[in-house]
Amino acid sequence: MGRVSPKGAGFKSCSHLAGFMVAPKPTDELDSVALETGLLKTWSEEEVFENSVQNRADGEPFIFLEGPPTANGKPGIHHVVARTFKDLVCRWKTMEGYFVERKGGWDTHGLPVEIEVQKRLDLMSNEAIEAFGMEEFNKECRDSVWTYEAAWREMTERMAYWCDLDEPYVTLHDNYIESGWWALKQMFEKDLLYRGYKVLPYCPQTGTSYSSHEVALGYKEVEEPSVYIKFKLEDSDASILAWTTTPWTLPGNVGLAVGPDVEYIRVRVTSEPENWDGHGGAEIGEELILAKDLFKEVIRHHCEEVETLLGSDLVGRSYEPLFPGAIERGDSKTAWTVIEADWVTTTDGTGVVHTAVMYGEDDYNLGMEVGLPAQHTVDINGAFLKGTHPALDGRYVKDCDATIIELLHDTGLLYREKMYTHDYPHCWRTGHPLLYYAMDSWFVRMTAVKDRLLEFNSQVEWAPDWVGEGRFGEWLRNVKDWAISRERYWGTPLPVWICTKCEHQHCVGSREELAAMAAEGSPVADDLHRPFVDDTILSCPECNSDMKREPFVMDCWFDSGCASFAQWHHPFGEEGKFENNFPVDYICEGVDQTRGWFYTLLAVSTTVFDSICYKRCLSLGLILDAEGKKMSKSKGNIVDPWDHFNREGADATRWYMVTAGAPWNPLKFDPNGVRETYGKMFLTLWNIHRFHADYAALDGFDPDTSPKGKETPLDKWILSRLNQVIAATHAQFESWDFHKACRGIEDFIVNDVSNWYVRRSRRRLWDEAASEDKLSCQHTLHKILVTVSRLIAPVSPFMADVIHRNLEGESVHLANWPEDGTVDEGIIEAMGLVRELAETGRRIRVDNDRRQRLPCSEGWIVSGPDLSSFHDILAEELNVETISLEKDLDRFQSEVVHPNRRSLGAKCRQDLPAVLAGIADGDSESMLASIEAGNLVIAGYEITAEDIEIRRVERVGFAAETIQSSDGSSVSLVLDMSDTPELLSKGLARDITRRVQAARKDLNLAIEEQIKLEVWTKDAPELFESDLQWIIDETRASNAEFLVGEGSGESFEVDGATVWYSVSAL
RNA sequence: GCGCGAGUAGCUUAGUCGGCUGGAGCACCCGGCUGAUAACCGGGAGGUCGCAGGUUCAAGUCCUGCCUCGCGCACCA
Repeated sequence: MGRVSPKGAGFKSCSHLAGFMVAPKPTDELDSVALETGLLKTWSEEEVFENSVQNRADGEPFIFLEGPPTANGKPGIHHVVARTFKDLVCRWKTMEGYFVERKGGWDTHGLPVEIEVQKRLDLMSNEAIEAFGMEEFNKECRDSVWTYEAAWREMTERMAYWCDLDEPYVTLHDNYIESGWWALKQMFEKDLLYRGYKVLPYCPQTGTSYSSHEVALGYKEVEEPSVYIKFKLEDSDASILAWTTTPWTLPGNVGLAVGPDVEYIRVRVTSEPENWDGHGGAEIGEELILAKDLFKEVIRHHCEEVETLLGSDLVGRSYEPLFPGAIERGDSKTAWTVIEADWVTTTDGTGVVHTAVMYGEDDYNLGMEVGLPAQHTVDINGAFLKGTHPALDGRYVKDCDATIIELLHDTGLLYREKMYTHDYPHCWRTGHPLLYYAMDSWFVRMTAVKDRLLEFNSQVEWAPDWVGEGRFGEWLRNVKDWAISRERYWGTPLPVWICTKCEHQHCVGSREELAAMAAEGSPVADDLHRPFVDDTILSCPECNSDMKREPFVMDCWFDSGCASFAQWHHPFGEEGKFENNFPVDYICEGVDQTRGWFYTLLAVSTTVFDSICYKRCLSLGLILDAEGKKMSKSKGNIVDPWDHFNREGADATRWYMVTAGAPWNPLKFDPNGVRETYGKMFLTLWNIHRFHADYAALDGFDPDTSPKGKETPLDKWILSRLNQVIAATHAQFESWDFHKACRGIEDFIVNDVSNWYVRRSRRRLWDEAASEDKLSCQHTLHKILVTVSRLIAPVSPFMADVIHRNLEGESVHLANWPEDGTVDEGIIEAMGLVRELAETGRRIRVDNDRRQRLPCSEGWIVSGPDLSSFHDILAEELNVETISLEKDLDRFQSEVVHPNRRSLGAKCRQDLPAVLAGIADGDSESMLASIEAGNLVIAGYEITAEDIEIRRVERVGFAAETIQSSDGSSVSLVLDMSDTPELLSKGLARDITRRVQAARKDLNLAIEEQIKLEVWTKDAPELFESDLQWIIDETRASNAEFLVGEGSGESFEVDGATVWYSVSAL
């Protein structure tokens, strides 16, 4: 035999070949971490990222917009997932020839930053912050923002997320803020910005209102007094009963809401109750009104019904205020009357909702709608305002429950009190109950542009589409005005100034405008943050008086919503930059951004530019732990991406994330899955590469100059498969099915290339001479590896590049996306069949108790397509001496008629079972004859050739099996099970060789090393001379002895024979 | 309460227009192959396709209801 494998000393001696430009270099065992970190250095030295972008500067732009993360939190595995999907699309598009710039970004404002600083400096209230000093506080915030920047940069670089981190956009930069101001001014001038109230969960201790997210952190179950209050109607003796769990809101009561279609009942108390808990009560003869459904639950007295009435009958009736003087009527016509509201239900309470405008969202909206007075009875510190009631003024509202109950009891207005258990939001920092409290706020009138939002949304290509139509669409259809201001310190200041005299409002749209409008002697803010802007006094364009800034900062979502233009400092920055990059082609973030960034981008672009902002949006599913639980710090189930970067590497981590499921489905992140991906995909790919590179290096193979050789059917097959994979990958990338594309590639690499093509080609490369066959194999392997590395480069950029560089001499990231070529479907089908037959052969051997190494003299293929070009492969796989075609089917098989249910079902419908039974009972041979003659009728239906399939079933007693192919045809394999002395000898020789090779491996012998071999056989078949020589050649036994009789050393048994063998190095 | 999504072997999953014996991988057991491989091949065991109805000749697939999980929205007067 020829040369074996080029490992060990042999391959070192040829390292001089590495000098060839494109001749592949031999490779080592895979160390993915070293491979990746080493490559990172190369990339940075060669500026591969910059070059990959600039090389396509003439190409059509593909515009990507990076959603800015906050760097005051540690990056986690979910960030790696998002960045993988961002990166892979950008890399793929770049390879397709698009010009894909990627500017990084940082979100740097907002409450989370403030909270971090507050915690660290123990500044748990607004007073504390102001005592500490706003300027100093904001400086702390500004620094805190970058706490984890280094960690982010390391993660970003290590995972190979290519993105310009050196010139990112940063929301705290004055240029960015200025663009935001400009945008807000556009809204202001379109009359889309206004000032109003918003009811928010508010903590008077910290002086902070909370987002719903933070509220969710602090729900606690509490037991509190709830009260039923009698509201005395003015035009009758009756009272309406209303219920509340927040007695402190009662002084603010200005209305009672009823459901217009709800049935109410008016009852008269007829006698005292039998027992009574707590305060309250009613006189005999007193009349009460409440929902009919709740009457039994609420009323504790014996009563008689006076009348039944609908809510609409009550609407407009006036009642006496509980706390006269606490609220001024002003010009309200509806104050202290019954109002209708369709959201009123009879699930609890009395079916009448006590309405305090400033302390409930529904209350506030209703109050605005019908014109109730919007006045506070509680100050910003949570204490009752002066003038509410002498017993309450100045006291913290939550301490007043008992007092209020007593006051109402004393005036006879309390019907009942009842302890009530419910979940109520508490401040997650101080543990105090939150108050729903109407806060002064600025709004963007999103309701005015709802139709445009919906229209633009329909133009966005969403992946998956149901997020766009469903979740996001639903959000837009229910769009509310955007409360855009926050009573905070660290953020983009709201650029609205109000005249202290005439109340004229002015929105500043640039630094220049700020300077031009500054009042004489006023400082002009140099830094656009608080407190500096607060000090800038403008001169009122209407009356020349001083204007003061509204003391708010903006919702930090507004900042990131401006990213598409503020990143370019539009309209003050480089001309054309924005226009050429808007709207963007692609954004990608977690699905939690639906109401966040996905929304604010569209909200801003709609209100400012009357345009969509992004054309395609990939919404990623949540990342869960391996058990499907949400990852959270408290559960301790956070996965640190570095665990994997440092073990399996970033390639495997990224590939796992992409192939584990559809990007929009929740990803159960399983560390074992990464391990599996590494072992299966990357080790295999690496070893294919190693196999090729080692021989190519040894042979001085050069893809450009080495002769092409002669393609074998095996080569043709794998190249057809390759083209198939290229086409499928492309189509699936286009349709966002990255997971399917990558699973397809992985299957190709592992199954087709490694486990079949390379396995079947191994001996082709052992040929020392530059045979046609070897050359073709090398060109084919080269083509496969280069193409595959390009296909996987967007997802796993490291190994792809190492392979590509070794084979092509240049980075894969500068290469073009592969184009597919012709696919020979026939050869693919044929090879599929060959592989199936090889597996079938092994099954036959198991069934017939014949070991694989013992050859069979003959195998027959019965029917099926022409596989003659693969007969050599098949013979080797099956370990048979010859393969023949058998035409005489009847020798091994009989034909059996099988129903085609699809065809028969359409024809026979409900009679199908009868027909099926008829076919099952019938004699196949005669049925076939009848079909041929066109006269087979079963259960009244004529059965034609389309209605059946003919399956071949092997006759009893043959070592054979039949496989059905998808088109209904069948192929059978028959093996000759007879033994001859020649076959027994060959089989035994193979068994011995196998054992000796294992022993060689155990001894760690180099391939070319010779051995001394001794073999003893007992009760064994005779070993022929040719087989003895074969053993000697295969095992490189320059000194071999074969003896009959009992021996010593290692032994094994095979088919009743015992073999001893001894192997030693020479 | 409303909306969206999911539920297939111990785990991860494929399953197209309703049709033929519901496929893979991991892990387990038996056997085999193997000097690129941490792989591979054959066999075994493991499935009430969440539950219950319905449509149909035929349902993992379509319809209805319910259960569980996740996400979002609303509510918590």
